[in-house]
Amino acid sequence: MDRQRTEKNEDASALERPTLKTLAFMTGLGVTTVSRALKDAPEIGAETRRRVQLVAKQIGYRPNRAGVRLRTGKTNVISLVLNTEQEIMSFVSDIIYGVTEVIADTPYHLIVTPYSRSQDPLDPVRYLVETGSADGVIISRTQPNDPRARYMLERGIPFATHGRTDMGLVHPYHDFDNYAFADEAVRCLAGRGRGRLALLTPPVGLTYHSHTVNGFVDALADVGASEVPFNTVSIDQSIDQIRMRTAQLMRRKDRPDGFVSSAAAATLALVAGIEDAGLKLGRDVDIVSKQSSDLLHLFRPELLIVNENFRLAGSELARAVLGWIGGEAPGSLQSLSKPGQVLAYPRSGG
Amino acid sequence: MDRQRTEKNEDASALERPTLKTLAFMTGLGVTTVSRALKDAPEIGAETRRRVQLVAKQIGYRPNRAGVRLRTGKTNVISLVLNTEQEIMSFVSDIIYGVTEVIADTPYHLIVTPYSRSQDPLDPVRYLVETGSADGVIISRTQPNDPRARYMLERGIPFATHGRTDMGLVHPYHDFDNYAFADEAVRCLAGRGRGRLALLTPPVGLTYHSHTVNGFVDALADVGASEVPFNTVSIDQSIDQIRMRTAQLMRRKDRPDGFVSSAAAATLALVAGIEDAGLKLGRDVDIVSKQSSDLLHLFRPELLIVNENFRLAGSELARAVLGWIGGEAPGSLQSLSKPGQVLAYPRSGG
DNA sequence: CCAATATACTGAAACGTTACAGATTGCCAT
DNA sequence: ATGGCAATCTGTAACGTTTCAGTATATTGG
Repeated sequence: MDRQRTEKNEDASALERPTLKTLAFMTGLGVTTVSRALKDAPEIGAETRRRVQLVAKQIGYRPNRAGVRLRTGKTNVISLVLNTEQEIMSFVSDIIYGVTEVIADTPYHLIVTPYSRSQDPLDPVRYLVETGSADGVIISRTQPNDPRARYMLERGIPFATHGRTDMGLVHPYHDFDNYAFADEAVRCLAGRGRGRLALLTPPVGLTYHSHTVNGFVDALADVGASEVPFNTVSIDQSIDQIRMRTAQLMRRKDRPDGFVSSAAAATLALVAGIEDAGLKLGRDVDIVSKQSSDLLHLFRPELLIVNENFRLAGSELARAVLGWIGGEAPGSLQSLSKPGQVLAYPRSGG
Repeated sequence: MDRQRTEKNEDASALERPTLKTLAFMTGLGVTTVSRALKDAPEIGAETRRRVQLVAKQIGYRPNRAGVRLRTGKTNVISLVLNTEQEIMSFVSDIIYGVTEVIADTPYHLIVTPYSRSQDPLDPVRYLVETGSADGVIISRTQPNDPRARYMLERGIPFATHGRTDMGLVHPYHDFDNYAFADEAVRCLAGRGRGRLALLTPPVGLTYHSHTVNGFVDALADVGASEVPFNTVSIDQSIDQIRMRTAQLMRRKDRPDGFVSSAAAATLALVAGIEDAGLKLGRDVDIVSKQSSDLLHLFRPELLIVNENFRLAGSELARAVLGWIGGEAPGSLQSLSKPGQVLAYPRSGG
């Protein structure tokens, strides 16, 4: 009588997307009860709960994300923040797949938030936090003193970094052990009689730059090899830059007889530069290179290879962020991935 | 008196995120007026409009996405649907960057919706449409008769396909002219005296498979070259598969003296297989390969290369989807990217 | 001076959800 | 019978936005 009984769900129930109201009408319960029944609240009778959940499944009820988000502030979104110019190619696809693998059977969506070289890396993070666009954030290109990590810690938004920081602050991360990588690489080269080694470093300023450099120089000292400085380039440079600098270096008589390279694409340039100088890989010089996709051995079988799994990184980072959101201690959500053995392909004697 | 005057925005205005209510309080106007002033509605006085917009900018007002989405149904989300196993690596990163480039100064966010080999490709699309999770969708791995395109057309949700369909239905797409690519490739090989050609095809079933094959066979007929069947593999196969099959093929005496390859990674395998068989690139056989990242010439300078720009594809697809959302005619949002010239690196005489 | 009309603004309702503060029922101890 | 209490359910309000149906004020025409 008092309430007008043309409530839209009575007739069009099959056409419109079902809401809690639809379920309430169908079960004869109140909207509140339905809501609580669906999330297994304790004060709902066991049979009612089962009944509601059955009907919900039958008609394919899916909570409206906007409704939940507006009411609770929970976005059910994880954001992956990427540099659109300097990120390694395979890194992007693999890490995305790693992340999606983990969030696949959760209500989470993955959004990609880009920033360009010219921008302050803090910009996208600030945007995400200020607009409340994500429940958790994943960042890469982590620096020892990382303003983004500091900012998010201050604001209390869960995040995980690809690479560690060094600020005395605790937060989730996943990292590849680049110290161990460089160490192993040097020992491998030394084992092949190489004694004058150069390092093609990660981008200066990122944490894993110093990890790699430290592993390199420590191992050099330990095996009694010497370093040939190669500081004018890093894997962030263009292929042409690296190639040119390498060729320059290799034409000097104090040239290295071994390289450690931190990225596959840079290794292509390295090899090109070496060959530009008329030298031959495997004879005049050996290279140990990291790679993330399994293609480098096709390029030159003489290359010595260590694999870094970015898909795993993506999964670990996603797990870490979800863990933090779920209330786990940030300190318990840190993982370090150890490099495997250096792989030599034809196993030909040096 | 009647209304309790502790409205939260009066005191904490600087702390909480500003809403229309905050703006209304600050300007002394009603919420409705503020809302309309911000979107340049005609019935708002010019001065009021300016005043509201000024205050909004000053305090950094950003509309609450959940509020808008709940009220209007507009998500301001574009979804990129990707196969997590078969997508080309550089495709993923480049297309994402292309998309983000276009949506950067719009309110749109990009979400990545994955599906795996085992899943029906329609699943993720159905999910997006049923849950209303995106205003527009971008799909790849397009088929001549594509159920996803058909489904989205039925449901009236804007989308764009990477690659064309062939269903007599009109929708936005971006495609690379693979017919022209194969045609050019064949002519280039013929120009180098190669007369027995094999094609490493795109995945069977995708539209660009037949485009490529057609371009290939038409050009073969035209230049009077013959085809060496190589149907047991496609670029979707594993590197090892392709390498093995290629080696098998190249050990036969009716082996090809030229290849056209539809993807860079596959080309690496192709070359490896050729060399496994003891043959030499440039001498015994030439290869024209597509690539999307600029690295193939470092691999073997003898490779003949045609570039396909996935970043451009991403931008075009994003533009197309946004255009459709914005009311433009789907038929006007189709673009075809022509291959550039075949690039030969050292320009050494064959 | 009145009515009609244009201009500039406003409150209430609704989108779908959850939290809060009840309301109803049955049961038990007193 | 009565009060107390647990178990189970419910209505209302609120999140921030836009739309609808107005209201107030000034302006115009007669």
